[in-house]
Amino acid sequence: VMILRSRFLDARRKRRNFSKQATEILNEYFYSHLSNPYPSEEAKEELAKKCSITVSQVSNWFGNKRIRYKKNIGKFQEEANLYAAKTAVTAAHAVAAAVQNNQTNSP
Amino acid sequence: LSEDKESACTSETSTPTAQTFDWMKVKRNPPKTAKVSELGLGTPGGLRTNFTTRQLTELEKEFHFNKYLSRARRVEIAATLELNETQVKIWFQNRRMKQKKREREGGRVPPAPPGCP
DNA sequence: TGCGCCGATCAATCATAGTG
DNA sequence: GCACTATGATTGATCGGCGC
Repeated sequence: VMILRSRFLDARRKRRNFSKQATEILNEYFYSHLSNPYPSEEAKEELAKKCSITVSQVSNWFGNKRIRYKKNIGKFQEEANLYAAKTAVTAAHAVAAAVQNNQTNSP
Repeated sequence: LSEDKESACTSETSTPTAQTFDWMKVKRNPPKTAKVSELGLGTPGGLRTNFTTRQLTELEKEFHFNKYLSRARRVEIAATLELNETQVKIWFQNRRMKQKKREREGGRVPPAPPGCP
């Protein structure tokens, strides 16, 4: 019975955590699409390229992230706010730029 | 041009982020794994069955012989390994997907890394 | 109307990496 | 060094869609 475990002492072994920036990119996508964190195949490929990981790893990451997030939303609240603020800044820049552009183009 | 219209529980009073979308509520029905003897015997429904080494070995062996199973073969294997026909069917489906996945993006990256402990 | 398959996902678990 | 947590991968099984 216990021997059954040793059966699969295969791949799961040598596991490497993704780079800090890769995780940053994945989290940014996740929290900026929190209403529907299901990247399309194309989006996954793009994320995979940016993170230097495989598409499967991107899928695994989102799968684990979604399950663990909903399992304990509270535990991720801090992280959620962090990335929400980050994307908010980006949005703010866009708005600011729009305003600037609007002011210079208003008769 | 597709937009997601997920429902959100806007109970926000001070926190902008704290919505509960539909995907967070998704719940899967528990496995209905009965067993060879449809009467309450063997696998207690609602549990993820753990295949034994013998079962996996036989399934793997059969897979290398045939990627797809005929109804007759499925019945034989299920009986031999004491599994449901459904479990055997699902195992083959998952196995095919696993195979595809390996062929797809598992085609390289086996070089010997320079770093050596 | 039902069945098998595909593709994606879920959910529980394993084994390891990271943190204190 | 070791207990505990964070995290990537694996996998039996489910869900929705498609074709026959």
